[in-house]
Amino acid sequence: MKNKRHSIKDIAAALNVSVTTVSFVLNGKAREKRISEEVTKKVLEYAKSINYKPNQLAQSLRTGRSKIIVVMVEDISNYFFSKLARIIEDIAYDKGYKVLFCSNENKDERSRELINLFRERQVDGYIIVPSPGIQDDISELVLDDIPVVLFDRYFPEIDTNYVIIDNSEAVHNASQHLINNTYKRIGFITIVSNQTQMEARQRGYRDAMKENGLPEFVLEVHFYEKNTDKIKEMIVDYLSNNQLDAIFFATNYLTQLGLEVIRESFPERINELGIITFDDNDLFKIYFPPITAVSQPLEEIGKELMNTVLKMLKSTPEKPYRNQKILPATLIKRNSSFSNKTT
Amino acid sequence: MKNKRHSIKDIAAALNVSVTTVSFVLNGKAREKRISEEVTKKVLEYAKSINYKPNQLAQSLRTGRSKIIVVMVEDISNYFFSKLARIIEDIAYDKGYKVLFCSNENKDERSRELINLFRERQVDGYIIVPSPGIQDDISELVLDDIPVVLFDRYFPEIDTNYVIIDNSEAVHNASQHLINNTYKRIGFITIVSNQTQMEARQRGYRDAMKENGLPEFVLEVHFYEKNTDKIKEMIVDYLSNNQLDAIFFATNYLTQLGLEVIRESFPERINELGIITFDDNDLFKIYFPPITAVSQPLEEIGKELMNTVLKMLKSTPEKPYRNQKILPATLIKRNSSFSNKTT
DNA sequence: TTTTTTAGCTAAATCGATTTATTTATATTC
DNA sequence: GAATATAAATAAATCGATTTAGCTAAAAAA
Repeated sequence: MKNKRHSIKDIAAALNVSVTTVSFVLNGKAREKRISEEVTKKVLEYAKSINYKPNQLAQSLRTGRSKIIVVMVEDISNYFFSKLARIIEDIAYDKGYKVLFCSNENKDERSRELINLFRERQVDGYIIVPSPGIQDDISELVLDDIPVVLFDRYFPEIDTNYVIIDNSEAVHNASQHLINNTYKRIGFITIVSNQTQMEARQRGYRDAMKENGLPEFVLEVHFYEKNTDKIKEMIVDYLSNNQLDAIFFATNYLTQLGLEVIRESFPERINELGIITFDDNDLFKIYFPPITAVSQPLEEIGKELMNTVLKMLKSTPEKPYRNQKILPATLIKRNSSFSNKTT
Repeated sequence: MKNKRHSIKDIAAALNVSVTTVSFVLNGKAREKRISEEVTKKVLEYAKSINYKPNQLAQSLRTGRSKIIVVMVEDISNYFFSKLARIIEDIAYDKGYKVLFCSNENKDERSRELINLFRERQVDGYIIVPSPGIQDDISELVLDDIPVVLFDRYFPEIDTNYVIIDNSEAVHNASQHLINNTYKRIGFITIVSNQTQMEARQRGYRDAMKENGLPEFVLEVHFYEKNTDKIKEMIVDYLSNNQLDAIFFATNYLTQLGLEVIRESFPERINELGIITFDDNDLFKIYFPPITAVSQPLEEIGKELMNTVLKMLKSTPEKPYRNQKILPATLIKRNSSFSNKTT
């Protein structure tokens, strides 16, 4: 029962009309192009009966539109990104778009390769978590009137659309929460980075400490890909040398490593330490002690991103759609059942 | 600096040769098609100088090959699938293929929509975690000589390639591990399902109990999408009514719910209970108490899947490539620092 | 010298759509 | 009855590649 694919030509041949007529009818232009009711009906019925589906490649080649949107994140296996991917995927399919996900590993080379790859496929729009050095590539897309929305971080120097959260505000609030709960020696573990989101988070922490006259303890680690041992060592040293009563992890993979370190080297401190992590994870709510987390509004971010891309697709170069959105994050407070304090 | 895209025609015009010649040269057929060294060099150099990239749509339309492989999983935001996605993505890009990820939510309707969608785009191959009722759709792909590899589960009734793990063996071993550690009343929480992988897991558990003359306590819950509260209630009842000293979770989202339940309703039992989960998660190793997990060999599965698809792509309908691989899972034993027993 | 080979290149068909420009027949207006 | 308008449909160009079949001129074989 090998049902080979039907083309518009097959329909035309079967009904003894021209491909032009078939195309007009199938694109809902029958009226406009004055195709008779009779022929219109005939074509529609026949197309339906053989379950005709247009070849999207041919269609895209001709129209220049592919109905595909690329979502390029740092790492699709990261909780934050994969959850968001699902949300974006759902919205996109609803609107008749398909989504291509890919990971750039925060490397410029990879980002560029991917962007080129997709340009060759005439992808309609891009949702990108940019690696540090691809400003020019992003600029180029913008210049070529290809819809791009950045998220998680952005380039202040170039005028692009983006959807981010108020990182410094979020960390500031969360730090204040720790302070309100009588923690006094609060550490901040982050990665070496000059990307907007990481700088903002650190700023939020430092400001909160200054305002409350508390000492600042910042540990900046290089994020050595696979070499997590090196990072763990640094965290061990850091925890040994400072008498911290609370720790703020600036990003979720650091939280993971940090918790591993605490578990392996300082199990006795786990219940005293106040811990806050940036980015929530379903498992944090079942962790002992539960981890308070700065949670990004995934649904909202996803909606805002898709909305922006779709509106950009509809806009013209003359009156481009502009949207630079900063969303608030929320602090999910979880109480430890062991500790007498609240994180 | 709007650099419009160059076509093969542009090259031909600029160098005063035919598009045919250009195409031959760019496809490395210069020698075979007896294009002179001189012309070959001229074309290659010019193509490079204008940074020519072929339009993949046109290419695919003509050749029928898209260099795209679809990976359809149940939920891309699930730890197991997203980790695997990354591995597959890396291998694919290495081999010059791109990967499209999508989630079918284990729903047949969605699976079908997605498969159709991709067939219209002439995708080269499919790696699929099939929802329960899409046997016929899979059969159709196979009949049409389109490479498909199933994984995680498969349809015993139809002859397809697949890569799975030995679920019953894995659960059997893990159960025996609990038994060896003197647990006697071991519960098994799973979902109502007649899919191969879930049946195999339950079989592994039941066999182990029988062999050791231990009682069986199986809880089968319906996986009501969003309504996790209902499942949690069932788990609460189950834990209240049976004097269990250990629990085996058959799948990782149940583990998550189960741990939530224990944390909320039976916090005092967390350290006595032996807990094993199917599917590991980075966070389980930092959980208190640490959770022993049946871990699927992600790297191997990913490699095997890609290998199979690639070999199928190279094979002909006359001598098709067959591969039905069953890989072993490993038990990652983690000791609790609280409990005197070992999970 | 004539015929056959071979080297080097290209015209044109093709993939499956969309879209512009044109044709043909009929109906309407002057 | 001739000129014009309209309805209904279509031929052909196009998107950007690949590929088959064929052409031309020079070299080799007869």
